[in-house]
Amino acid sequence: MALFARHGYAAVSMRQIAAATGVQVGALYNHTADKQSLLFDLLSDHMDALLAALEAEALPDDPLAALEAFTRFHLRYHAARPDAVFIAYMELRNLTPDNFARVEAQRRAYEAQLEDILRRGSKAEVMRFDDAKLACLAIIALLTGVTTWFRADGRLRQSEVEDIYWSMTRRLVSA
Amino acid sequence: MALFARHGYAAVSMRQIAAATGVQVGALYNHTADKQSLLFDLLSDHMDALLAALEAEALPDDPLAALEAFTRFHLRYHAARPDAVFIAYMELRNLTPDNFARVEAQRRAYEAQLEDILRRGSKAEVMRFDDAKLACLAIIALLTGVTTWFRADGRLRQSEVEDIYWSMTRRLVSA
DNA sequence: AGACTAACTGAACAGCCGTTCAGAGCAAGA
DNA sequence: TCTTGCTCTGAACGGCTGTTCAGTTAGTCT
Repeated sequence: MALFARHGYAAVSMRQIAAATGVQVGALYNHTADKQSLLFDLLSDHMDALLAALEAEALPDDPLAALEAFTRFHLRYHAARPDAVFIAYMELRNLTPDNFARVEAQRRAYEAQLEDILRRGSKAEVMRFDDAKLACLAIIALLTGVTTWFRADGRLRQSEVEDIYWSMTRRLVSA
Repeated sequence: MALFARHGYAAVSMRQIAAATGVQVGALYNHTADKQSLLFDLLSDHMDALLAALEAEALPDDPLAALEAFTRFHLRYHAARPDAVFIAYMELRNLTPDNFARVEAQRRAYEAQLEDILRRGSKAEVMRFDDAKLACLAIIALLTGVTTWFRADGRLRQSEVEDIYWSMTRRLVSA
């Protein structure tokens, strides 16, 4: 995962992976069918874990409270897994069409949860936006962008970043 | 550019590029020093053109009007060049450290223009946010995310997307 | 007409690619 | 103690990699 995140799937050889794990290249094939499966398993497992973690979060019924919980969860979960997130967004095109479709479906399932919150918030008139789908994509892009610059030892602590981004997200859809 | 955008820098061979341009592989080296220069020139030229186009835009003095102009410019410019944008965001890690630093500097120069608008808006009290730098990065992430899904023949026309995203951007920093 | 320049071809270079496989080592179960 | 089942090594496979270069072609200037 670290190698794929750092250099990209196509630029990393099975021999590099073997060296990083301390075995010879042939031994890798006792654990994976091929290089493509390695990438797919990485992405698919990441999305499974993300969805499971969101389920475990038990979002509140109140739409605004749910949006805050989702926002903070997303930031926290993604900040803790920069490599996995990076791969999940960068290496989709290196999946075979079949594998891409499966990971894409997982990603849509995650986004659907946010869109549902937004639609409920709009219905309850505690949120306002022109287009629920675009607001959903905008928020995801906004929040995920954090992973490109956030460093645990940077200017801002994790909790400060969470607060600031929740503040921006709230305004983005404020009624 | 199309090949790099579709398959990624590392996954495209000089022979593929040669075939796509209708020459033999050796002929490419009359036009580029090596494969790395090909990528760097693509990214650097893109950033140059982006900065030049923004200069030509002549943003208004009024901060809010400038933010709207910037927002619409960014969306319009990026929507028209999906391949170049995709490469500019995905292939940075495939640049040598020297080349990366140069492209990164160009990117920062672009972002600095947005940050300046935000700071002026905050000073004039027509905008509000917790952190200018983060608001800047958030808006860039928000707007650039459009390129991942926008299609000219999709549900929404370009002008509709512009309006909706300007509406969201305005709210994001509303006083 | 002849010289010069630029672009192209086709072949070659050394080296790396993903993957396979025979054989070795070793721990667990009969 | 013997066998079974993993996991490993080390070498090999055909094929592709970026890059170079001698030789050909074609257009431009004197």
